[in-house]
Amino acid sequence: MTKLDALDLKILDLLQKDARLTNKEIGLRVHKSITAVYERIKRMEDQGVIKRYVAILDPNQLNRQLNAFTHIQLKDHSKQVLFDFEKTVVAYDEVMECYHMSGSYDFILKISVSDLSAYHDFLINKLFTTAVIGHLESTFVMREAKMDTAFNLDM
Amino acid sequence: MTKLDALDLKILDLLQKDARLTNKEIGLRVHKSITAVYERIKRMEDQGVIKRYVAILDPNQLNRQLNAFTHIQLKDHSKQVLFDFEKTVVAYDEVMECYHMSGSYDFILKISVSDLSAYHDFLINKLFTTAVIGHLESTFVMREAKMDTAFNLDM
DNA sequence: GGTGAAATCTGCATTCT
DNA sequence: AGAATGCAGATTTCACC
Repeated sequence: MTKLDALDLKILDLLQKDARLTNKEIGLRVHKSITAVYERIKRMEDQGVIKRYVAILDPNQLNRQLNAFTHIQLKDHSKQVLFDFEKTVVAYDEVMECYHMSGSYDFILKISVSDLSAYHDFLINKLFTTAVIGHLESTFVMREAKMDTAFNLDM
Repeated sequence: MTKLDALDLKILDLLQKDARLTNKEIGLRVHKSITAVYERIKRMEDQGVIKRYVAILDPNQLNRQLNAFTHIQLKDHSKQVLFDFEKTVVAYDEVMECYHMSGSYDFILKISVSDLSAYHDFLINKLFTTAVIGHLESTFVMREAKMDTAFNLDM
């Protein structure tokens, strides 16, 4: 695993903002040849620094305009219960993110659905059927002020 | 704004999992010509259904291995205070996501830093300088069980 | 809305430095 | 390690169904 230099970081910075940039275009911006850019990107893909390339879609045009954060405390914390709960919830389409947390609740889920009624259905038909939930608190996103996948790669 | 049909959804589904698929490859999978695929993607980019293409990087190789969710209650809720707070925090590099919430706290921030010491610095030097914070609670991600940007486009 | 072919541009392997 | 070359293959436009 080679260390990343300033040029690598600059290339990553461009790609995490726009994955459709061609090597030629990147080369122009970092003042390197196409080949140099190509080889560095290839190396970083192989290293796993670049995990994948994805298209970001507009939730509003795909009927996913309601986002909720669901905070969950389990009834008990045996390894098996934690494992099973995690395995079950990550399989649900509505669950975009699932984190096992330190602190006063065990899990934070980010849920993406069409409306409150769909969220209700999700709770009743999916989450509550796991039966290991001790406490649950739902809060809803009124406004998404920032939602970024790109890190600042301070250069 | 044209409505999306089943073919559009299928193409979106492929692209939100792998933005590097060629039109040829997509065409093979949806049984359409390269041009048909090309035109539909172009239309959906213009419509804003496809917002952008990004590279997803590995936080662990970029010194962002600690994620926290910071729950914030403001001291007061005048329009100006809310607006200023939002404007300030979204500008911070450590803040990957910022949501204005309904319920018992006003904002949830997803913070991404290198370690606890960096999180401490972020609180002291950045968040607490806004001076409008009433209550703040930090919880830390111990395990990221799921982190997906792709919606299920049930077809 | 769809197709197929032509033109142009990129990706990627090879070779040279 | 990066630059130059060249071919294969991709994107994009266009004429037509």
